[in-house]
Amino acid sequence: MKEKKEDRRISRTRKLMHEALMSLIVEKGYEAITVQDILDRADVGRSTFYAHYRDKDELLLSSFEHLRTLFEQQQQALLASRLTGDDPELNFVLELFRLSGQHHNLYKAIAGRQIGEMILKYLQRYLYNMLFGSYTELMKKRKSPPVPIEIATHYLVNSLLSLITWWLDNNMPYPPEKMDEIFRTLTTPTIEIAFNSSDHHAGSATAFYRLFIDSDCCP
Amino acid sequence: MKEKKEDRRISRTRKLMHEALMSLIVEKGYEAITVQDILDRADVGRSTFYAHYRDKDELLLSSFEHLRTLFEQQQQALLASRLTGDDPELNFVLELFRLSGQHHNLYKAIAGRQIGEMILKYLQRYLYNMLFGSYTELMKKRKSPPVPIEIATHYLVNSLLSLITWWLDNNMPYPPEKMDEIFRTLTTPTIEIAFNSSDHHAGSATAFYRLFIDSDCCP
DNA sequence: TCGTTAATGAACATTGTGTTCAATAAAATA
DNA sequence: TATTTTATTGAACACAATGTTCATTAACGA
Repeated sequence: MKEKKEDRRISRTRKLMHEALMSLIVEKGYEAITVQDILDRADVGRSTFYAHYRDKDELLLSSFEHLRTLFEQQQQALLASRLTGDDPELNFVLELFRLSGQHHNLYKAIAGRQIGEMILKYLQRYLYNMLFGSYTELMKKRKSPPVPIEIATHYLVNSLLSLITWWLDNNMPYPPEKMDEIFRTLTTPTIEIAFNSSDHHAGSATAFYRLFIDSDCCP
Repeated sequence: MKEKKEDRRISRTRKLMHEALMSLIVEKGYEAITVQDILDRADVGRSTFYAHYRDKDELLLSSFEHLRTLFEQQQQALLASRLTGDDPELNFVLELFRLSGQHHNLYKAIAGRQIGEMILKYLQRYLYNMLFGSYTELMKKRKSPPVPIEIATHYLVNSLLSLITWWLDNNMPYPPEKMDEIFRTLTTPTIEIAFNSSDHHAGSATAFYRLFIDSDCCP
């Protein structure tokens, strides 16, 4: 299964640098970290660093790619367990709140900074493609929507992200379940209106939320 | 009216530096600008710069404060003209779209960068206080809301800002009037639900939007 | 006019970046 | 195991930008 063509020294060095970066981020925030800091912490030579990554940002992005892979694997596992009937329902939004809450120290370290925004943009694109790709066909049956689909999608993704960041910025004053409920309360009427054109099918929001779950699209 | 206690040299120097910064921002983007660039463009000595501002960021924030003052004065003027009956209605949201569109080159230069986020946060706080301060009393008459007020406020401010940034990022594919309409379409049902607790007064959204207009609160 | 205050600019210390290269160590491969 | 290949090392280097200092000069306000 595993494609093991990589020199063990490479994996080792990279792992060291990633770990160093992550622990430093939590300690002093991303922007304050110098390459030298990473070198000292990882106990790696200067030229070694530049042999692997062009700069600090590239290292971080690489770390982030890794995190995304982990998340996707977890989602796949959850989806699988749902199919076997162990889980009554997989709630993607709820899972996202839970995951964010677990990594809130990492979030605090990058929030408001250049790199935090990069990552947020990344996530945004990710969710956007996830939704947009899925329900354009769902929309084909409907008449012309009152709001352009790109905008409505962008709007919803942003709603979710803004709730998550608010929640993290304010040290998670409610449990994830409550936030999930709030998200639905706030977005359900909008979804009903924005995606249902003139004919008012009850429960179109439910169908919509399911897209968060069943989507296997990869951006 | 004017408190003119300031040395003319100071005003002159500051004006030169602000102008230099702004033109440089449009040319190459904020982050790429060095202090030396500003010095050259403004034709000002190095030590002079540091006598006025601690660093580049402080200069930009000072410029931004100035912009905010201008905007507030414009709003006041519009509000005044409305009272005299010249204007049928003042639409704050629409005005915001128009203003953003006018300065979209400035936006492009700061979008996605550290400083752009600072400014967006600033704007967010500004709008948040504007709304929150105003309608907490409007809410006192209502029963307990289905969604905490802070969250709903945050949500709506973010909705507006996300639509504006989407619009600017995509080179303004629709006129401001259309965007204003879209904003209302997307948010009206949410406002009705989130701010109206159990009793369903029709038109509570209208009352809400009016807050954008009549508010004279200053954060 | 005169005392006060701002602007000047060159010099300087400092910090961080990214590159180079020959020597060394540790893998992969046969 | 022996051999080849490849990664790591670290010191030295050039460079770019920051922020400070200070004696001199110029402009201001009263």
